[in-house]
Amino acid sequence: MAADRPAADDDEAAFLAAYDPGRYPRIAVTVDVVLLTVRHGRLSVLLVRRGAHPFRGCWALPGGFVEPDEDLEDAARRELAEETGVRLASGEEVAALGHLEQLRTYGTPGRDPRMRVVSVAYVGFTAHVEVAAASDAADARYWAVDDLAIGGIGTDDGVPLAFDHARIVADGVERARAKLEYTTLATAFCDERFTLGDLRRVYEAVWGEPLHEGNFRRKVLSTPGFVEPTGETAPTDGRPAALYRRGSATRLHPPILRG
Amino acid sequence: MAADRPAADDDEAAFLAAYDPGRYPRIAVTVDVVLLTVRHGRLSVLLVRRGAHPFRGCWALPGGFVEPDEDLEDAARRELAEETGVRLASGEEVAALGHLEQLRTYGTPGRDPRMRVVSVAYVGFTAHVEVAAASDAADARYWAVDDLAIGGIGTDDGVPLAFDHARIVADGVERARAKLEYTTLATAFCDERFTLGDLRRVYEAVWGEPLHEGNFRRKVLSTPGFVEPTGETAPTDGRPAALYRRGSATRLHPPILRG
DNA sequence: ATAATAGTGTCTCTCAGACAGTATGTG
DNA sequence: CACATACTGTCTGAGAGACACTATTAT
Repeated sequence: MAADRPAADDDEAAFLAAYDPGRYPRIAVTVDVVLLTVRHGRLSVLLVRRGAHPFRGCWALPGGFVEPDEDLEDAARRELAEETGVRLASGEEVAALGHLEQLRTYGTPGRDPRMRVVSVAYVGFTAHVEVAAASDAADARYWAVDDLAIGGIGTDDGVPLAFDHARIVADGVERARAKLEYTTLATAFCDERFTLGDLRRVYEAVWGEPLHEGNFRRKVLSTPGFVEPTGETAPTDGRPAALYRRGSATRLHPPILRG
Repeated sequence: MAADRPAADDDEAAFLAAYDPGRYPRIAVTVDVVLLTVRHGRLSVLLVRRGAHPFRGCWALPGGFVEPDEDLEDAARRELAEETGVRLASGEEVAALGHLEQLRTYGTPGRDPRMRVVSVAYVGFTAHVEVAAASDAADARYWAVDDLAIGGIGTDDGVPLAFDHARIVADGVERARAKLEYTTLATAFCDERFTLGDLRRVYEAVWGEPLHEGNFRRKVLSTPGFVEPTGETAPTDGRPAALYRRGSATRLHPPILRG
């Protein structure tokens, strides 16, 4: 990208050889992961219980320090796997199973009582993946987001989170709500094959409001590439439903708007 | 928010007193600012010419190291002012003059040849503000984004940028394009008082496509709180136009969609 | 007068919301 | 059978795109 820049001369090579990376402010860089899924019809987030100070015993987002030669998203995947046993597939597709994307960076002084920490948060969307009973993941579980003490989402008497993680979860939830409108992200919450009822319940769980079944069906099926029929059916509590898989589309034109 | 957490006991206080922030990976944290404006009908970004290695002589985004006790957005404002003389008003309003918001964080190893640098990028939207002839800002100027070598936006034979700043500018431009659809952000590019023609030319400059004048007017005026009439008029090349100011709305329901 | 831009009115087509009705499974 | 969910069809109103027309300035 900046390959043929003008000033890449011997002068610059000499400068770099002599460069001393010694003095710059000491700020730690971490990653945190907001892994969202829909369980039992409720939007839920994967949390770990802190075993060490500070906030010992509190629930927190999985996350940790970035390694010196590790890309940020790789660090997010690694910390998620280490602390919860959940491994997300790589890849850039929004609608792929286990999509992970950068959410926001939180760096207000004092957000970690130990030291100055800048945390790059990622948000992931996935079908329900069971938490592995890994040694390191003894205390990892999903929480329905409206059982948490998150301003504007959960009740104020819900479970409190460590650090500023309530704010981060709230931002992740808001990202999910917004992206359902104009992307095919909802399919990332579904298994590989799903019914239109499954897909609609994702929207209802994330938005927290019921959708009209008939109109939802018309909208989804009229958007090319949103879903593809498989020809199979799955039993339900009523008439069996056709099974679909994710289509190739990424964005919804026009969007599905909330009330 | 996490005020009444359970485990805030003497035990934790002792832990914090004894905590040694010594060992964690050495990663530098910087901020970069993509300040966008519309000049002469073209979407433009404020760049500074690098006087030091690496990339000496190249154009780059204003930015620099975050101070130990400085919030990230404050650092972005400070670096912008120091390097270009441009001072943005604070405040959270999307439509306020000089809106600044976090864009994305760039931390791929090797993006800075000197050392591992994680940069939190901010994107700002403002009416055209003249670059101060500050001592530190000798080489700061606006560049039309499609005169830059940015994949998908400018031509490949445009001006190359330092580091991965071409990517960052591209992401900032994409943010602007997207937010014009569903927010009142376009008014942030206008002076305090503006005509509907001014506002339409913002859309046209950012999206790079002409908009239908009559339909645009109908859409803007039918969205409550987008703009407010002032009763004044301003001369144009034709019939004088009514002047408006920003309304109180932040989001557009329904959005203005691109083709 | 012409050119240029501001501003208004109207037709049409698409599409979302609402709702009625049919189909196909289970207990 | 009732019940639940899947699926189809239709009416209607809001709104975007297209376009024609009028209004007000400068030259």
